Amino acid sequence: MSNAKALSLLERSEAPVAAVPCCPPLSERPFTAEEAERTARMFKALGDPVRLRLFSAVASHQGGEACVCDISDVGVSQPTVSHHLKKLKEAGLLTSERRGTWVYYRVEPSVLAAMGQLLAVR
Amino acid sequence: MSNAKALSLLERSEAPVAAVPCCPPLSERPFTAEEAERTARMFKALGDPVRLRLFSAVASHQGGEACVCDISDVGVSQPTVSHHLKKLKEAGLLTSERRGTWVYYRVEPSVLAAMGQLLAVR
DNA sequence: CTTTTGCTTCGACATCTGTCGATCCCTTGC
DNA sequence: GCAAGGGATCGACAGATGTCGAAGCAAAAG
Repeated sequence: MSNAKALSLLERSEAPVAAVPCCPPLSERPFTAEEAERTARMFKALGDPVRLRLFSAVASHQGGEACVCDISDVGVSQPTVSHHLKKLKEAGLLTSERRGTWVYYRVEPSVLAAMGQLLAVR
Repeated sequence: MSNAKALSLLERSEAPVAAVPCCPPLSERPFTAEEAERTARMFKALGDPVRLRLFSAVASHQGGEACVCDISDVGVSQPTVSHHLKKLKEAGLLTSERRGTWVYYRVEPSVLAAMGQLLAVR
């Protein structure tokens, strides 16, 4: 099998996607209750304006990661920022790592791809 | 200007997207408050398991549309189904039309495409 | 060791949200 | 006109969610 063929299979989810055990495109067939439960968690995490701004700030930050102090300017208190970042982590959209004084958040790329797949046209 | 160049411009949202006045990819630059407000509404609509099942049922139904009676089997009462379909309509994800006794819902295709754009990789 | 700084956790609270039964509206069939 | 059935709306309510200030914790700086 050529590399191109293998890649194609992966992109079409005809082979299991390793890191993200999720779901077929929304328009392929009706979701089961379990699929909906898992998938809704991710959409829900992005369903808040503040979280969306935080996520976008991390995703667009140079190097693909951002310190909390770099993205805290979203109009809510610092505890609230921390609360939302935690929610994004729990949803599997972000990961965090402490380096010295600062905590850095970065986007989980495979999850972003999986969500894109969900919205793919039939 | 070549067609390819024109298409490229459109895809990058350097020209206004006609039907869906939304936002650049999440990872292009930090969202403004207004962009986040608008976009979060759509994600929020898909952030509930029941709504996700209803949306998936409509999206995957043959002909691209479904009568309420076709998709009501999601484990909640009929008023609740109606409530969720209304939410999906308000978010711009579905449209509805009465034909005789039945009401048919269908997916707004341009919105689905717009959400896909949001999740596109940088 | 003490202070400072960046961030998380805790507790409280007002608001939003999902759910249901009851009721209402609209269309069709008699 | 009247009954029946699909679907929307209403009113109520428990539980989830977003927000804040206060307090806690960890790493660096003095």
